Amino acid sequence: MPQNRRPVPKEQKRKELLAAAAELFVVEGYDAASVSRIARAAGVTTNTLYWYFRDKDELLVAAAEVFLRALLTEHATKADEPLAEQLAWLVEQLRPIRHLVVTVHARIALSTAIAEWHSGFHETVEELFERQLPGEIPASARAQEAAAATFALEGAVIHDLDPTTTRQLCRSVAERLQQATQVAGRSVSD
Amino acid sequence: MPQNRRPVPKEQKRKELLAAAAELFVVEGYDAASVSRIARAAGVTTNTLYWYFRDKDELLVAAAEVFLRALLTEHATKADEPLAEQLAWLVEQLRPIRHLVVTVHARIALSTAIAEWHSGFHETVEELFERQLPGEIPASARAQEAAAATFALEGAVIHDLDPTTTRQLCRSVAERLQQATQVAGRSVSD
DNA sequence: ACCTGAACACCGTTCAAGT
DNA sequence: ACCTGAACACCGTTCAAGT
Repeated sequence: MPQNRRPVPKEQKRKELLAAAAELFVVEGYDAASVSRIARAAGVTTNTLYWYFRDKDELLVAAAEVFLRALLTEHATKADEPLAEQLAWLVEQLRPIRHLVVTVHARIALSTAIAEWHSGFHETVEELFERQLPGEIPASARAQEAAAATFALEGAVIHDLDPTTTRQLCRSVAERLQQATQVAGRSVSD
Repeated sequence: MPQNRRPVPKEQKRKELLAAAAELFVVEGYDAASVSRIARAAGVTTNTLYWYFRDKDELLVAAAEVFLRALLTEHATKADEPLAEQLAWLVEQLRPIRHLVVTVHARIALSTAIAEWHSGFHETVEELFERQLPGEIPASARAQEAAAATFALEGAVIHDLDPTTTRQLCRSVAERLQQATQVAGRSVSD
């Protein structure tokens, strides 16, 4: 129905299309949410989407970015809670979009846009974890500790672990991050 | 060229088709390896594949199973090496088929065959890890330790971590598994 | 600048027909 | 029992044409 005269400014319309895509990506998954379905949900023709987005992967990147920004913003308000609680909260937030998490990994090889966003994502998250580490740890061990924590959480999200095991996992990841000094030192020196 | 008379017994032909599929899955990835390409590579028509396999996902499951069996068999010969070495070896073996690992996760929601194989896979792997744990650990903590180890390795495979970080990660996972008693006890009791 | 209808080359899967 | 040619309903993407 929205003819040509663009009753709506460009950026806002882009956001509307993106919202429709994000919604469908989450509830149906990337593959099932075809471009034509997304377009229909947004009230436009299929190829209109290609005016606002280069391809379907750019739509996925944009959706992932929106979720990530929202997550980080809300997480900032919880910075003074115990680390284990923060982690459990993160897992809980990511669980409903595990479809997206897993699809991003699957498409790294197929789309450079996805690949780039994904490495940016890991930089962000690991930096966040490294901030929790005590100061005097060698750089390589820091990277390993942050990676291990990230993988543990990603695993908990992807495999949807039951709640009690998730809590235990988060507690032990948190403990590990905050006490990494001795263990890391031991691992490196022997 | 292989007409009708079936010069080849059923099970063997199935294996040949599977081999062609597995090869293409690994080198091109699941999506890029279309059913028609697989068929051509195996020297048959597209729909012949559907005589031997229910659908493309069953092909993926069969390929994954072949890789897993081979991996476990070869791993059995390394049972007396240090655990950290075993883990690093596992990661190294899985790295070339990370495409498959990630695709299996992505397709859990789309195929019950994949979903079932995947949970069997985790049972196998986690059982393998639980055997490394000292005896007197509560069941729930055992599950969490095994899951954490699995996720760490899966993460290392999927994100292809650089070799030195991988080694460090494997060492600390191994250490963690073998010393889990105190930590698990502490995590549970506080 | 924005949007469309129609087409393109593919995809996984099925079916009726052959031997 | 095994295999095929031809079709089906889709897919993501593009393009010439409209305003």
